[in-house]
Amino acid sequence: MKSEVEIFRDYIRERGLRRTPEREVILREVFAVHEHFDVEELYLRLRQKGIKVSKASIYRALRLFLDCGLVREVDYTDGHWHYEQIYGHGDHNHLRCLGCGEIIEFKTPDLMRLEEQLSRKYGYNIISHQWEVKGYCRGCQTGQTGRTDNG
Amino acid sequence: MKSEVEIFRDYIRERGLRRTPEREVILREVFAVHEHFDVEELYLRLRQKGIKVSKASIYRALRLFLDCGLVREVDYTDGHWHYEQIYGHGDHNHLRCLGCGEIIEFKTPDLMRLEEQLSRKYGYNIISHQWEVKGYCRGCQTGQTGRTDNG
DNA sequence: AATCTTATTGCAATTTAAATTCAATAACCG
DNA sequence: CGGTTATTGAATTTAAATTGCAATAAGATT
Repeated sequence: MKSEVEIFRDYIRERGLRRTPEREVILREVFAVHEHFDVEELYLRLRQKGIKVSKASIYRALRLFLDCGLVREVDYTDGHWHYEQIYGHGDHNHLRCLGCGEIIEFKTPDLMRLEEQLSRKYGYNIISHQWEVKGYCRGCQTGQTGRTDNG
Repeated sequence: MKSEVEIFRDYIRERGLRRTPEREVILREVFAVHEHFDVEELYLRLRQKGIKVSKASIYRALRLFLDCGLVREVDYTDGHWHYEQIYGHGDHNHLRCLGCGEIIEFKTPDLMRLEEQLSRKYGYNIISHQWEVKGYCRGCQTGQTGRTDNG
């Protein structure tokens, strides 16, 4: 299996773009840990390692990573986007605690079956999905009552 | 069944907030059509009716509508939030065409069962969910290949 | 290796959504 | 009706993300 860097280099080449140390160092940092991140965090992580790249380059690189499918936008919270690297990790969704912010990744093969039904019913060629479930973890269930009808 | 205005008035009262014509006129406009909307659209719809409320009031009112569960954030696209009113409509999710932007609402009772499993497995009290499926509608399937692993 | 073309970088400036400040207003209370 | 204080609207501020531009450097050509 190709590494994320190889995937990216292929993408760069076939697009006629240029392979730069900035892009690759950002990509490596994105894949250094499998955690959700935002631009600020990524920028600081790089700085702490003594690597100097501008935020503009991070924003620009992220667009490429999104485009070639190495990264996806997870959610827009706290006024900015959060991302995660998704290459080499199986398809998964997120369970998020509204109290402490904990994020649990879970896998649901059943979802694929529902998607196939959707695809057939509406004639859609399905490219991606994102199922986000919010609630309160055991520790944060203080006086919370049952789920609402709404989603 | 209570109307959305009644729901909102109850919420206002129990929070010790004040019932203002601005808030109610915004709420009525939100519920005037069951379409997704953004702040700009809502603002213009009100203006076109000769109703003058500031955007600041719209932003502030929306936070209240979100808080009392009459409205939810649908997605953050084109650099800003899109909302929908959800009171009185059954639980549903969205199928979005990446080509033309069409949005199909679909219902999946099966999802509830999966959520109950999640709830049990992780000890979560689940409050809300959002399942967004993206793809290409029949009309926009031009050279699109099958689904990716990601997303 | 030297040169050329042009994509990329970093900084600063810009853009835009959303939040906030504050004086004037008006909702709700007794 | 009069007092308290939440709310409004306009202007200002904040912050994320994008963009303009001069300097740089990647990759192709020789």
